[in-house]
Amino acid sequence: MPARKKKKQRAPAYAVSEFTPARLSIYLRCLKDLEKSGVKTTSSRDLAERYHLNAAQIRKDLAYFGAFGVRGVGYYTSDLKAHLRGILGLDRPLGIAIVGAGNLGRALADYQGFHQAGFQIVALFDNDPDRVGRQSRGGVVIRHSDELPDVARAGDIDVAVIAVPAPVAQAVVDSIVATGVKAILNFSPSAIKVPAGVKVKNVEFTISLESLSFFLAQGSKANAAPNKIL
Amino acid sequence: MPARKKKKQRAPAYAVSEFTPARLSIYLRCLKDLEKSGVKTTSSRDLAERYHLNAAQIRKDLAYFGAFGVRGVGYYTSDLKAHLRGILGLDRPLGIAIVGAGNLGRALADYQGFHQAGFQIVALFDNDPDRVGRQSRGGVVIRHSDELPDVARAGDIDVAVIAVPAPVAQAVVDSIVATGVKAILNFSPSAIKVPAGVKVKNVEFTISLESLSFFLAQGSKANAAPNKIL
DNA sequence: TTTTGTGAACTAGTTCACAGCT
DNA sequence: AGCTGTGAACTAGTTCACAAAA
Repeated sequence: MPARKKKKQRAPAYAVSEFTPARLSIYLRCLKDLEKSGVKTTSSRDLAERYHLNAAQIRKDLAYFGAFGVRGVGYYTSDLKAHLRGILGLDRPLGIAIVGAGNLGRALADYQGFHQAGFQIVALFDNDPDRVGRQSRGGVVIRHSDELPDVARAGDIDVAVIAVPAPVAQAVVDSIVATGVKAILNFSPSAIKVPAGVKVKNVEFTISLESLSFFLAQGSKANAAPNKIL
Repeated sequence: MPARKKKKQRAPAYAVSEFTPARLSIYLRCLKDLEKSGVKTTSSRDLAERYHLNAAQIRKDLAYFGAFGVRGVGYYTSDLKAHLRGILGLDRPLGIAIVGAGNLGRALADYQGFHQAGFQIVALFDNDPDRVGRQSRGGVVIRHSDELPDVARAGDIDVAVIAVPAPVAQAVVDSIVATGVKAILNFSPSAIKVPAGVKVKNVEFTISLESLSFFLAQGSKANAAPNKIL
């Protein structure tokens, strides 16, 4: 056997780009907008021009999941929208639990954007006895964190939102993962670890702000780069 | 002149990756943590192991801004931290104005993470007369949006945070950009447009949630991909 | 003719691996 | 010996450009 020198045998790879799901979400938002405006038919070019996207990328992103267009015509707005909802798993109710009922947690519980996008706030948890039993401005009752496993095991929690202080975030995440929750939206400024099979999305205000500060500080030096949507 | 067929003459390009500023922010967070633990010296390998980063990437990211290490030794914690603060422009006070005093805007005004990271909330604006004059839970007074230009022109606003409903976001952004603000943190679910030279970072809860939903829906099919920090 | 869907070409970003310094 | 800083190799992601379909 000829010893090939560290030739790398590759796994099949993920094919779909890390950013594709986020872009699909944007496309869906665009289609909702078009539908509201009464536009029955669109095309990758039309979408690209209206919303400052790239036509080829739209087609590539969609191509991974199927062929939803009609050559020479484009896409039927409501048809493509339905496909995207399916791909994104939004064609069924999604339950969200928020852990941490501080300012941020309560604001998130009342945030209308979640409801508008079809997500349901299932519960708001905190371990501070002074908070338990009270409710958010919008009327979401704060329950004790001890109840989380019961709610989770009832299968009502699809996504757990972490809105606790950074020092306790990892412990909270560990207990949530133990109940079988597979998706976490983390608002705490800490790099949490989860086992394979659990997906985490970090929403990092501080990092975003510091990146902006960087661009202010560096000025035109490092950055004539265009703003990206993501 | 030999007609070269669409040979592309390239601009110098941006050299530093789009994600580098965000990673620098993470490195800074790590260094703060190390300093608090009394660790005087570290290395790219040490940082990578402790915080699950990539040693080569840390060195590459830093290399763009200078040579801050000592060969054979590594980096002096407080020294590298100071350099990063300088690169990120955090060695001076940064003023933040929040526009939109709904649940989210008020929660952001009270969010301790901003203060901890050295940002100063300069003002909280809203155009609803019922809100103007009242204050957030944490005591930040809500001022009328009409006052924004005065505050901005006084030079107190480095970053404007957009926490208004999507339909009015673009109009609000336009007026802010007109006052000379160069950095915007956008929490509204809308693709806002700004002129070149203005930097926007979008914080999209809905997109993050829908991406999580995607991974739940697709299951192991499309995604054995590891969780990224960013 | 128009616009999709897609291989091929290209660009950006990451990781390797090692020369060079301490 | 150990670790940085960096060109080179590699991988991922984007855009081009065109054959195929309606």
